[in-house]
Amino acid sequence: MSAIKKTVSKPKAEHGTSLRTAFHEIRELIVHGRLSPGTWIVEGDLAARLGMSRTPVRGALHWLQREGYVLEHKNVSKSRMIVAPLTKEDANELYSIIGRIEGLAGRRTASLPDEKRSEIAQQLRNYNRQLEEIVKARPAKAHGIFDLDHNFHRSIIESGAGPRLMALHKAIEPQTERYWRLYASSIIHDLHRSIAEHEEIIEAISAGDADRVEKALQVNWENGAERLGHVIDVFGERGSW
Amino acid sequence: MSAIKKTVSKPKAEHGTSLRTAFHEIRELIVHGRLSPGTWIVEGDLAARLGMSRTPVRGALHWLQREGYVLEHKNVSKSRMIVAPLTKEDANELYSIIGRIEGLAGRRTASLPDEKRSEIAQQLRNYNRQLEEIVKARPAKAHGIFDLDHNFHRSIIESGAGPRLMALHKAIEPQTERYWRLYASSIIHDLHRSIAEHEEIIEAISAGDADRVEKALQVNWENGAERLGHVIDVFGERGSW
DNA sequence: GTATCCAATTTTGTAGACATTTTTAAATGC
DNA sequence: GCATTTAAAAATGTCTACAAAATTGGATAC
Repeated sequence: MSAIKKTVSKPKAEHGTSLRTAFHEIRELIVHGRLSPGTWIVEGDLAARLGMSRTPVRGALHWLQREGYVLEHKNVSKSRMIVAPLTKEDANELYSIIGRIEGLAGRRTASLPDEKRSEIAQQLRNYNRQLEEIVKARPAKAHGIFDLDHNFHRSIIESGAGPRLMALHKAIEPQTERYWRLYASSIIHDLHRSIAEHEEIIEAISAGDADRVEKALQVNWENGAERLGHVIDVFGERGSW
Repeated sequence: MSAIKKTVSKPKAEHGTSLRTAFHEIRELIVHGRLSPGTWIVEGDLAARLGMSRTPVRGALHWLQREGYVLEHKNVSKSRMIVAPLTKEDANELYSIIGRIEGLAGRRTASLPDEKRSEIAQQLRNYNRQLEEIVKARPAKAHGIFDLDHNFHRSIIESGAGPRLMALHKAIEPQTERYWRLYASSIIHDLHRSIAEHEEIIEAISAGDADRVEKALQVNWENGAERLGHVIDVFGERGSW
């Protein structure tokens, strides 16, 4: 109980931004591969790298674990964390899960009133048309594709899914970006197929046929996994690089 | 008890147990309704209640959020958390999601070699038989039912799902317990229907028909949601009690 | 009586310290 | 040279302190 309680200066970012920052930064590091799949994660290192204390880093890691970017070996607590590896099997599982989730959402989208449905269909057609243009314009540049495809699917979710399904999709779907970034240039080659599958989705929505929409979405993701698997076979799994 | 406790006050549980404890305790509080749906959660209160600091409580809340027991208003960080409410709509969404997830796992279970499949089928039949016995023996006591049903479904998942799907199921399925506990006594009445649906699942697995297994599991959950919805209609949503 | 602004309280976010466990490396014995 | 034990280092789990927000309640003006 000294008289002088020297307040060690706290640089202080802006309060309430560190966790957010940590989450996004670390996620970025993982998605862009600067943190290789399989790497051991050390809280302290990341904290130093991001210029903050371990507290928000730890929180961010929990979040990233929740989203599947980071894995632990044991269960709750005792976290010995690693960057989630990218494997063909995981891609298969990931894609089929998303297929079901979106299928479920699409089912409800298909049950909306006609007016809403045609509105959405138009929106989707718009995205798909832009994708087509990219395909036509060779050399196709990869950058916009991911976002367009992302938007296409997000539109369906947002119109059909309830809060729980939406949250689930929001947590899982972004993980495809890691695979996308790794194999993008090779995937573009098959883009026209995905576009064709999108057409079927759009038509099914227009028709208001729930079963057909669900099936079409599942197929789109299932085929996407297949296409991706093919590329992985050729280039090998990127456990680290 | 010691005479000279020069320690600077570090009660110290056992190191590495607090987070686990907090997670389970809080989850228990929520599942048993001692933390009512919709209640505002205050880290400090819980910490005091559990006799630990806010740090592990905060971590546990992140986990519980991941599992869906707790909701936030904003996104990452800025957690203003509440206990997730129990509504008919949420139950519907929850159940249909689980139906898809299990369906996906069941699909792969159905693709296992004959030997494995009949092994699993036997295990499932065993669980289902125990459920039947409970139905017959009136008054049916609620306690064992949830666990049996739980085991039934878990067997399917564990035999068919990959790590990702397994983790997802493990995170989502336990949430049904909240609805179960709320409306258990009323659900028991319809138990025989669920048992019949289980038979279909078992047969489909025995036959190795992936589509049929997937469908049967979806139907089981879909119908479960319907049965639950009926009860909720009668007794009202328990936003708090 | 109502609305608005300001102060006090509560609650969350972050940092840093410390304890314990795990890992790594070295040293010793055989 | 290999294995085992032991000491040092690193990493994680938890606690406490403090700062920044957010909320609440009251006082004042109209």
